Amino acid sequence: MVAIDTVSARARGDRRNQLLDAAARSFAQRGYDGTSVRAIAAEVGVQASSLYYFFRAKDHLFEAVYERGVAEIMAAVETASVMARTPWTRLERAAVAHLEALLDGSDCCAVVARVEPRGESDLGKRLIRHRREYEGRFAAIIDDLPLAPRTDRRVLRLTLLSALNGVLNWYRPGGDSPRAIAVKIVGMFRRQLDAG
Amino acid sequence: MVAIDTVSARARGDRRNQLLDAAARSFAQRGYDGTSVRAIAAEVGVQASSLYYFFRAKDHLFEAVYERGVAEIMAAVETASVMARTPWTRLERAAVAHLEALLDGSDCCAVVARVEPRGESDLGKRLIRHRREYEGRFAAIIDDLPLAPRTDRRVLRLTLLSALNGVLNWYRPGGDSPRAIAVKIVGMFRRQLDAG
DNA sequence: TCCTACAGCGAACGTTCGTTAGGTAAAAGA
DNA sequence: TCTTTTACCTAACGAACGTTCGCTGTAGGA
Repeated sequence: MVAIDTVSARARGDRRNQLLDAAARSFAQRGYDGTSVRAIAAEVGVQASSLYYFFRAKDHLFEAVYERGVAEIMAAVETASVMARTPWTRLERAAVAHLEALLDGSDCCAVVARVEPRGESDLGKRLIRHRREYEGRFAAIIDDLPLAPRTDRRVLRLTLLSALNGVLNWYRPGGDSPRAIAVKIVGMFRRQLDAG
Repeated sequence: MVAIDTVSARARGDRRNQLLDAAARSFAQRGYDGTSVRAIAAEVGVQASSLYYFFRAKDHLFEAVYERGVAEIMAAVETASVMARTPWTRLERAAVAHLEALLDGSDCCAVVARVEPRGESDLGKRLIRHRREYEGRFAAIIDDLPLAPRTDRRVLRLTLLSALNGVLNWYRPGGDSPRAIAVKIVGMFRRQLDAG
């Protein structure tokens, strides 16, 4: 195994990631029910049954996509916001990173923003747990904000996240950049609520 | 026909509305692809084939639901906002009416907020036309707002609508009323952007 | 009384769905 | 060299999908 092993080594875990990416793209565009395992497999160039070699079931595949999406958004937001000097610039950087992840990042991130999990099934409950993980991080940033008294921080957090996620529905390349949009959105809350 | 004709007359167009309501409920909860015509029909107590007596196809039924939803939201917003004295109170009343329609109104309204149409199919294009009809009305209200210069009114409109529609994903009865939430959300933009 | 329109019914159409079973060529390990 | 594991394949399963078909009872109009 000291040899070149170009194909074999590079292909290790490659199909799995290809399937994950193809699934993310389709889930982001057509939703969970609008996506068939056959379509995912076909995009990669394998049979639908081969998908079950890597994933136990369709919903496990979806969960893997969702989990990766949450992880990628969290990482992006974390590295972008950790070095901010003031709470408001931290929020702004977090918002920019969040939006850039949705629009320029992998399709896994778009899935997280587009498909909101319903807590009825077992899968739904697990997805909600993943998502809460991230929202908790966002909530911490908002808790640090110096806000006018009697501001409902929970509503602020949910409003801001909805607004950012909603950009996915109307963003078109060529206009404002994701960064510019995020700055505008945060700016709409900023001066009004700032008490510092 | 002067007689009581209780069943017959009350039932005229009744099945159709029952199907419309059942469809709206399912579309709002499970989305378009997650809803089967058999499930809709079963909830009303008829066969799936009977549904095709009233609607040409599943997507026509969906469009009927969507169209009714847009109409109901527009009507609610219109009557709520028309008598407002100032632009900001007009926006606040519009937001309250919008949110109350989504949360307390018919399920058709929830469908409009929950399912964002994709413009690829013929159906999708028609749905987008329906939605634009309403968003135009909302844009007019925002255009009347005295805002700080260089405020992007388009982003404001899309942000506000995303925030309001997003409430559907986290609202639980028992906490703030829809009205209170809408007032809070509008209040977050109000003082900051107000230039009047 | 006959006729037509209405409001459905039950059965079936062909397709697609998620999933499983069993097999196979190639590579890796012993 | 033999064996096991990896990474797929083909074929098929039963169920569910949207939709169409022909039929039927019933009510109102002529």
